[in-house]
Amino acid sequence: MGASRKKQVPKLSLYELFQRLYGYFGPCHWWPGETPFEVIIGAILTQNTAWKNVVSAINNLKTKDVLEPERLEILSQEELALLIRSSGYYNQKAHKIKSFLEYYKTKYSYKIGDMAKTLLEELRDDLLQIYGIGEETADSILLYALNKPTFVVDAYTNRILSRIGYTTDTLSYKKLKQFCEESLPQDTKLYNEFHALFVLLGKSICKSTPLCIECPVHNDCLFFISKNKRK
DNA sequence: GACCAGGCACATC
DNA sequence: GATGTGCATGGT
Repeated sequence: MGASRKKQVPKLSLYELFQRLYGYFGPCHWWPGETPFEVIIGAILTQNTAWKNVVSAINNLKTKDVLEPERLEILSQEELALLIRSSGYYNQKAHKIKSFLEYYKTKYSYKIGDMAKTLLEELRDDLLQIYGIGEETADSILLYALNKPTFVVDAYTNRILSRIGYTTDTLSYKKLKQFCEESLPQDTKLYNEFHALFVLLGKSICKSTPLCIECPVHNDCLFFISKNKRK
């Protein structure tokens, strides 16, 4: 009795948390994609799917030499679905990619530079109107394909921040995004690295264990007792 | 065989 | 605005 762990309260501001994580892990070099268009396709394919399965689907598209809007346009939705089968939900995702292509062609004639010139808020509203593009996918496209300063929230962000004690796990996407953006300077590079770090953390140490046991956030955590870079 | 992974649309309350 | 369900593969 009496030895129960106190509820952890974050000792660091969110920005300090970022600095710690970044200092420890270093840059993540996200998004793993060679072109903005590849990033967009990857953002759709990775919905509720392990990234490894997405890589397989993207490699398939590359092997068939169709990872360009003009090439994908020629494929039927059924043909496309077969090529991205390994990413799961392939019928839905083929539909989603086709829907994005229609928008991309109609509004921007497949010109990424023109799309990138559009203001963040207008572009975000547009993307959310497209079938299959929800808030996280829209923000991923905006941040990682178009370098717009919008914070990407996902299941890892929610899990990690609530476990550390910054938020509760019942926050909606909108609220969680708002919390992050209000706590941080509006900076594309920072948003880019922070989201990548959340995913890295989520995959590595807090999948099933309470994050407070070994997270790098609290000064007394073994994991982060030294401020040395990871070897 | 169960469970999970870098969600989303749609129906319903 | 919140909650439940279908979508589907591949790794653990």
